[in-house]
Amino acid sequence: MRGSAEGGQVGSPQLMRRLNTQRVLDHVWNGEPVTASELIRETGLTRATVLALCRELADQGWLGVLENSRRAGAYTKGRPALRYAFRRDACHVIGVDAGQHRISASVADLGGREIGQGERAFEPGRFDPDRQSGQERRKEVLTAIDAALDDAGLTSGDVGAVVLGVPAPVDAEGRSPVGLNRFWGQSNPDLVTLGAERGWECVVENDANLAALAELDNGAAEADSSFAALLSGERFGAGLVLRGELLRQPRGGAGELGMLELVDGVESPEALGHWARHHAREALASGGTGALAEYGQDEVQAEHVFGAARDGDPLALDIVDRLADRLARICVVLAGLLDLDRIVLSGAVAPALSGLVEAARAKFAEYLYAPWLDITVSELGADAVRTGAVRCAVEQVHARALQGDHVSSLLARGVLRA
Amino acid sequence: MRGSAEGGQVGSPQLMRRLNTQRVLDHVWNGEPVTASELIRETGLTRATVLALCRELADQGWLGVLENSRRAGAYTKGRPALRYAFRRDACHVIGVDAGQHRISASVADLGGREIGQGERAFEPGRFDPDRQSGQERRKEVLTAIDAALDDAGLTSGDVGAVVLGVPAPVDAEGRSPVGLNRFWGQSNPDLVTLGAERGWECVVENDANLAALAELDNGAAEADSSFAALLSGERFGAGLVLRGELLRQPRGGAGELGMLELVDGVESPEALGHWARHHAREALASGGTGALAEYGQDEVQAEHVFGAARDGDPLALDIVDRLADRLARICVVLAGLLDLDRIVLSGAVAPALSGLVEAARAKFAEYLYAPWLDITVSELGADAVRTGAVRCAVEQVHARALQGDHVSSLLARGVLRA
DNA sequence: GGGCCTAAATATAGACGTTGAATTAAGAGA
DNA sequence: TCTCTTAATTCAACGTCTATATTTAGGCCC
Repeated sequence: MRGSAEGGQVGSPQLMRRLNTQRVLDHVWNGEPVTASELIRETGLTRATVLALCRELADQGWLGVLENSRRAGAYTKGRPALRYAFRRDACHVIGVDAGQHRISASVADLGGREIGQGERAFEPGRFDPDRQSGQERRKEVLTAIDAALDDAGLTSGDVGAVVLGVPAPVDAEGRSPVGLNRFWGQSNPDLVTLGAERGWECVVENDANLAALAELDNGAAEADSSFAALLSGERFGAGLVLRGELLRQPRGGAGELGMLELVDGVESPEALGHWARHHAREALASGGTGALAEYGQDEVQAEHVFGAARDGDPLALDIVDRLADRLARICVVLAGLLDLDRIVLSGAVAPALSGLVEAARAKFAEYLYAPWLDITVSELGADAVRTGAVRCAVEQVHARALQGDHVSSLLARGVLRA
Repeated sequence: MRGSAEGGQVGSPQLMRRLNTQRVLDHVWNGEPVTASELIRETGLTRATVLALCRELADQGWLGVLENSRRAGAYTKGRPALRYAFRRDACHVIGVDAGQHRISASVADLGGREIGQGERAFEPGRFDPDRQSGQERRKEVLTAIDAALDDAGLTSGDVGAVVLGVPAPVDAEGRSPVGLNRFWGQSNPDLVTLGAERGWECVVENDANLAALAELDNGAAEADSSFAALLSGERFGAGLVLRGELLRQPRGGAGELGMLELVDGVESPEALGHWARHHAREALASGGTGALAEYGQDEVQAEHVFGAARDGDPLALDIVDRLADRLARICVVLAGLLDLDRIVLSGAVAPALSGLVEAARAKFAEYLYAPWLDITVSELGADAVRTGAVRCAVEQVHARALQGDHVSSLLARGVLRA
């Protein structure tokens, strides 16, 4: 009965082994192929140990062994080293941006490379949450996922984890509050239970949080730095990354911006699109002229404003200036309180906003002394949330990689710390 | 040369041993005496192992062995168990609240029990930072510390760690920005270097952060919960505890409230005392009457306002109401953005503010739906910062307890994670 | 093609800490 | 004094890592 029962072994050499396995896995995870010598250098372990660990990970399917050693360029003397490569295709993940007007799903490998897409879009323009029941929405999400799987040529069984991003706060159990805001419950009709139907590990997460994860992965910010991903959809939402770690609160309310109602010159958590439209209509109603007048007071949209501003239309420029002030004030609140290094403006409209951000930077400096703060536009455009969902799903797989191993249960029991 | 060089041993059984030692130490740290059986239950280790670890910790001086086993009450059959008790007197720490008007130092044991005090106070009323040079201030701090040591009957050599709380942001190196705010540089004239003169481990920390640590230790909040300690001195400062951990940013700006200038109905980071005075003088200047009029427009102080409000004076009550609104708005910003469980109002005046907080609670509910939020007054009164400094110093000792051991260097090298 | 060189992989012995079971110890009650 | 119960101690077995010695794999040179 020695070394078998899974309750025991708390402090035994076996545990050491698992810790080292995890360490090596972490090192190679989604990295370039490595030789044992490199791992020896990085982990401080002995050659014999490292090789044993690599063999173990290879047996488990996480590592592939590349016999063709002696990488190009590296000068070569002595016996060529084996090279171990992380197997990005060990399993696949699904990331979904389940927005209000559009659900887009993608299948990706463990390196985050998309290999399949699926999409469901609803009528553009105004969205009436009451027109879509929870059941319908769940079906739409599944349809998008299935389309993505189909596109990738994979099946349910290849899926290691699913992450769904929704425009609502999400608590630790994956649920969103109902009743407070009719959009919230509608956005997340118990989507966590959706994975169970297919036997998937399923996580629901707030969209701004996922956008933040995407930026984190994108290397926009240095490790250990702090930033906010400000997602400008219908309403603003922020994903807060503090010291390299996404802040997730049990109730899911971190980064909610309802409090902007109390901020001078901001007045509401409505996002840039809303205000661009609002200011344009207001201006046209009171006799404003210029490029925007072409669209008519009731038809003018946010994109028209940003387009006209790029072309130098004075009215549009004035509106952009007012939006920049709003944005700057939001940045002051976030960066001032949390001492951020960076604020990334994200969302579908983001790519069109470089001028706005530039103006916001200047205004920010008037309100707060924080010359280190970088206000930038996300490079990810409309894909930010989905990209973040994929990254989050990969993390899920990573975290569970050695599950069934003993460490995991020890971590769960708090025997080991983090 | 086996098992000796300190570079090696990365993944060996020796490391396992150190991890387990740390685990047992964490369990007993500042807790009640325990028997080996209890540790066996809590750690999952074997009796033989636990006893070996306890013996080791006892040899190192962290644990004392209480032969008088068979604790009162516990019914007793069989051989009485040895009991091991954490030695709170293994060494002592110094916590200092280096405020603008008052420097108070205390010597405490590792249980946080104060056993010596020292204090330096400057003229009450207006404080002119230019009147005190950095050198003078350093001397004052040392004087307070020496007085506390003297009071405790201890000497320099008994000191395991020193923590100094200052009313200024403090960066990772213990320094405060100079130039931006004349009070900041003045409050922290390179106090980190002060420990070196006496051979002490010395840490400088922001006062609100220390107040937050004090609340954390005080058990006011459950482990893993999130709260802000709102320190109301000359200006507001907040210590942010997120998921049970104090947020410390490299530049030290977390919890700085300069951004309150942009919050509607708050307008500045000046704290309650300032505004109480301000409103009272304003009211008296425009002919206000009542209890406050006795003091005269130029003499009336914040305490007068709070006192009069307790006695039901209408003018004072009106002022308190306005302060409560301000406080409520600040709470909305903090709790709304970070999804806090609790906000603790701290500082010397806090004990007098229970009425104000009650009013603030009601107003808060008008601004934000967050019925779970607890707005309370600290029980620690004027001692919060010093208490937090002591706690922080104890943590320093705890973190370094097994230093010289191999784990520490491994943690430093990133071989182990947190 | 055979020797030489280098660096990687493998094999083997040694050390250490943990487990788990057997043994001894310390009190309380009959 | 004997028995009962629970703790502490002892010891062999085991697993993992380290450290050293040995083998292997490929260039390079003659």
